[in-house]
Amino acid sequence: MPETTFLIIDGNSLAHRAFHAIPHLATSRGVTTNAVFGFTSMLFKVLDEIKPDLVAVCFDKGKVTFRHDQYGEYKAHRPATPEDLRPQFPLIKEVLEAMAIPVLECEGYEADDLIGTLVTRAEKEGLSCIILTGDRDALQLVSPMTRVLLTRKGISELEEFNEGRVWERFGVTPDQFADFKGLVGDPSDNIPGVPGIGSKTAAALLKEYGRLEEVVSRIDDLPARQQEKLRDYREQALLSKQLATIERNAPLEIDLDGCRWAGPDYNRLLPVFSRLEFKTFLRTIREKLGQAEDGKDKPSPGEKQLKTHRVPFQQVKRGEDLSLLLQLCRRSGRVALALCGRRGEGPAAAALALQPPEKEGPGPTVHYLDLDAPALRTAALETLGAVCRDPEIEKLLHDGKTALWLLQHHGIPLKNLAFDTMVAAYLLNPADAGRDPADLALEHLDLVLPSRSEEALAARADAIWRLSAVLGEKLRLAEMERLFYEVELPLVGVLAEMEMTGVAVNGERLKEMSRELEGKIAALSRQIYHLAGEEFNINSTRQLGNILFEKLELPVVKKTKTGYSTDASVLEELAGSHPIIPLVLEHRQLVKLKSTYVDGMAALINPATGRLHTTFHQTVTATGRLSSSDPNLQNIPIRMEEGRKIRQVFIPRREGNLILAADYSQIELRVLAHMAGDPNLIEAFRQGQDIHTRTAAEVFGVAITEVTAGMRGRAKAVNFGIVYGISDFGLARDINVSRQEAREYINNYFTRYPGVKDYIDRTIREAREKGYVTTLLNRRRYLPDLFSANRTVRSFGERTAVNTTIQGTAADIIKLAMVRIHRELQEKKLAARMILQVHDELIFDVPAEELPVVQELVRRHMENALVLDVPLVVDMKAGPNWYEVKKIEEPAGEPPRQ
DNA sequence: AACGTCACG
DNA sequence: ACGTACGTGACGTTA
Repeated sequence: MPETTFLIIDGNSLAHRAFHAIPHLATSRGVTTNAVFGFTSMLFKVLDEIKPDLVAVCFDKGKVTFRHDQYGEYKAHRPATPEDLRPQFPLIKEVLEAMAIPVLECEGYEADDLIGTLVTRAEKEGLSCIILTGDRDALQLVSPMTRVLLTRKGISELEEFNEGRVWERFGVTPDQFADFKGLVGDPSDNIPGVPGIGSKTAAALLKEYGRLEEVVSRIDDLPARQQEKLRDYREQALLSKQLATIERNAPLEIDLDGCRWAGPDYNRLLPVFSRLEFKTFLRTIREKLGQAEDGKDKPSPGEKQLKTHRVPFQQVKRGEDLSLLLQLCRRSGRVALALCGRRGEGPAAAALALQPPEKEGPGPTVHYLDLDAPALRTAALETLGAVCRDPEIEKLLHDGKTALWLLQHHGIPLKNLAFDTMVAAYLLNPADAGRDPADLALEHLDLVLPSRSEEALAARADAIWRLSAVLGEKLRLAEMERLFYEVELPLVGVLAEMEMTGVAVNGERLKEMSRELEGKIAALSRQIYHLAGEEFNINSTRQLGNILFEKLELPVVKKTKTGYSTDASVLEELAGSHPIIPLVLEHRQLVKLKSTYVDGMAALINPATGRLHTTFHQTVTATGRLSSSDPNLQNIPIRMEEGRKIRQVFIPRREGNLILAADYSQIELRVLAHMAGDPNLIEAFRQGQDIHTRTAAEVFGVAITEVTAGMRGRAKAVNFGIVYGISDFGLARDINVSRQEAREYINNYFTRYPGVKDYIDRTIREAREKGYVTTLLNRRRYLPDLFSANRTVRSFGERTAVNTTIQGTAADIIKLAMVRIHRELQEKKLAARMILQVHDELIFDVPAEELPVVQELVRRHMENALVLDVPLVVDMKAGPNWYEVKKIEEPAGEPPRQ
C-alpha cells in the first residue's frame, strides 16, 4: 500500500512570498491580485507534483501570540504587512475554500505552531508529511517522516529538506535547529541570539554538546572568547531558543480526517477565478472539464465530477418541424441565435433559444438545426432565413457582425438585431480580455458551457438568451443604454456592410510597386553591405546593432532590454557620423512599405471581388475607438511622400465613382474645449481660428499676426501633449527644447487656458473616486493603474484617464455620425457606400452624380452628431483615388457657425 | 511568444 | 532620483 501523504502549507509565508515574487497584477476593476495569483500558482504546482491525500493551510491569527508574552520585542522590526497585500488574504482563503482545502487558524498562535501540531499528530498516525513554507524555522520539524519544501527566489523554485539536507546546510540535526537559532538569532523575527556567535561556531558547539542548555551549563569548558560572550548573553540565548521553538501542542480542533482532500471543487472554483480574472486558470479548468466529460481523460480518483450547463434541445429532423419552429419563433417574439461556421462559409449549424411556452424560470427552450445535413439543408436554411428576415422577431446574438457574414453567404439578411452580448460586455468593461460566450456565461451567469459541438451550440444560444437580460440590466444600471442602443448596436450592421462592400484596389499597380521596391531595396542592400564590409541581415536589429556599434564603433545612444536600440530616433542622431546610416533608414522605410503594405495587402485581395475586405473590431480598444485588421486600413501611409503613394491603389468600385474623404478638423481639441468648458479655447474655435496659431499666441505672449512658423510648430506639439496627458519631458524630447523651456510652455498654456487645467485635475480626481472615467456618452473605462503603488504606473494611469475622456468622446461622436449617415444613405437609396473609418475621418465610394447630395449629407451628420459648445468642422476632399483627393470648398454664404 | 520597429489617428 | 507622451496592428527576427 502506498504511503499516505499530508501536505501542510504555511499560508502567511506563501502569501508574502507570492506578493513579492509577482510584480503587479490587478483585475480590470483595480483589485490587486498578485499575491492571490502567485499563491494559487504555487498551490496548483505543488498539489500536482505531490498528489497528497491530506492537505491543510495554516495562517497566523491574532496580533499577539504567546511569544510576545515571553518577549515583547518579538518581530518588532518586522515591517507591517504591505497595504496591497492585506486585502488579498480573504481572497486567498476564498480560493482555498473553493479548492475544498481546510484553512486552520488559532487565536494567539502562528502558522508555524499549527504546522508543528499537525505534524506531531500526523506522525503518530503513521502519515508522512510535507511542509511548504518560506520560513526556515520549519526545518526543526524535519524527521524521517517529514520533509520541508522551502521557497527560494521567485515562485517556481523550491528546495526540499530532509534530515540529510539540513545537516549539510547547517551542520545541525533538525531537532537542534531551535538551539541553533538560540545562538545565532534571527534578525527578521528580531530574535537576538548571542552577538558574535555565527552559524559555524554555533554548529560546532552543538555538535559537541548537543543542546543549548548543555552548552550553557558547561560554559567553563569553552574557549575564553566564547565563554565571555555566552556569560553576557546566557539568558538571551535561552529565550531566543524558546522563541524559535515551534509549539507542537496547539489547541487545534480539527482532526486529521478533516484534512482528507479529494481534489478541487471546480464548480466553486470557476466563479472565484472568474471574479479574480485568472484567465489562464479558467482555461485550464475548462479544458479539464471538457476532457473529463468526454471521457478521454478519466477524472483522477478523488476528483469531483464537473458540472456543466447542459440544456435540453430539440433537434429539428423533419420538414413539418421546421414550419412549427418558425411559428414558435413568431410567438416568442425574440430569438437568441447561435451559429457556427467560419467567415467565407455559410453557417454549418444553428441553435435557436426561444421564450418557453409558460414563462417559468429563466431558461429558454432550445432548437438545433443541422445546416449541413443534405436531406433537410435547403428547407432548414429557408426557415432560418424566414426567422432572420422577419422584422417582428427580435434577434439576440453574440458577435452579430460575424453572424451577418455567415448569413450573407446564403443571401439572408438579418432584421431587428436587438442585442449583441459581445458588444454589451465590451461596454461594461472594455478591458476584459475573454469575451466569448463561455467567458461571459461564467462571469455573468456562473455557468460553465460544454465544449462538445451540438451541446455547445445549444448551450450558447441558451446563454445568449440569459446574458441579454443580465447584460441589458447592467447596461441600464451603468446608464449606457443610449450608447448601446443608439450607437454601438446599430453600428454592428453598419460595420458589416462596410466590410462586405470592401475597398476596390488596383492590383496591377500594386504588383508594379512591388517590383520597383524590390529593385530599390536590392540596390540599397548592396551599398549597405559594401559600407559594412560584409553581408548581413539588415532586418535583424541584433545583426545591425553588431555592425553599427561594434564593427563600426558608432556611439551607443540607447539600449533596449535585449541589446542596442536601432530605432529611427537613434539612427537619426547618428545620421552624420557614418554614411551607412541614411541608407539603413531608407532601407527600413522601403522594406516596411513593401512587406506590410504592397505585398501584405496584395495577399489579402479577395479574388472574387478584387477588393480588400478589412475586419473592423468593435470590441478591442480600451477607449472606444474601432480597430482594423487583415489588412489594417487605418494605418495606410500619408506622412511621407513615398508611402503616401500607396494610396493611389485605393480606387472606387466602378468607373464613374469617386473617393470622398471627410475628416473632422481638430476633433479632439474641440472635444477638450467643450468638456473643459474653457472660455478662451471655446472662443478660439467659435471664431474659426487656427488653433495651433492661437495657442502659439497665447503661450508665447504675442499677437496672432506675430506668430512664426516655428512658434506654431511648438504650440502644435503642446496641443498634442495636452491631449496625451502632458509632461515636460515628453514635450521637450518631441520638440527638442530643454525641459525647463517645455515646463514653461506648459505653465503658460495652463495660465491661458485655466479651464483645461481644472478639467485635467477634476478628471483625475473623479477617476480616483470612482475607479473609472466616462466619455460624453457615458462610455466607461476602468483605470486600476491609478491605484498602483508604483509612481510611474500611477502617472501613466492619470494620463490615460484624461486622454480616454477625449479620445473616447471623439469615438462616440464619429460612431454616432456613421450610424446616421448609413441610415440616410439607405433611406435615400443612394448607391454611395461608406467604406472606411480612420478614427476622425470617413471614406466613401460615391457615384459622381451623387457627390453633391452625399457630401451635404455626410457633412450634416458629422457636424451635428452632438451639439457641443464649439462647432464641429468637417473638411471634405474628393478624387479618383485615395491619393489624389482634392479639397472641396465649404458651402459659401453660410453665416459663421456658432 | 516576445521583442523591436514602424505605419496611422 | 526616477522615467513618461494616448490609442492601435503588422512585420521580421529570435528564442
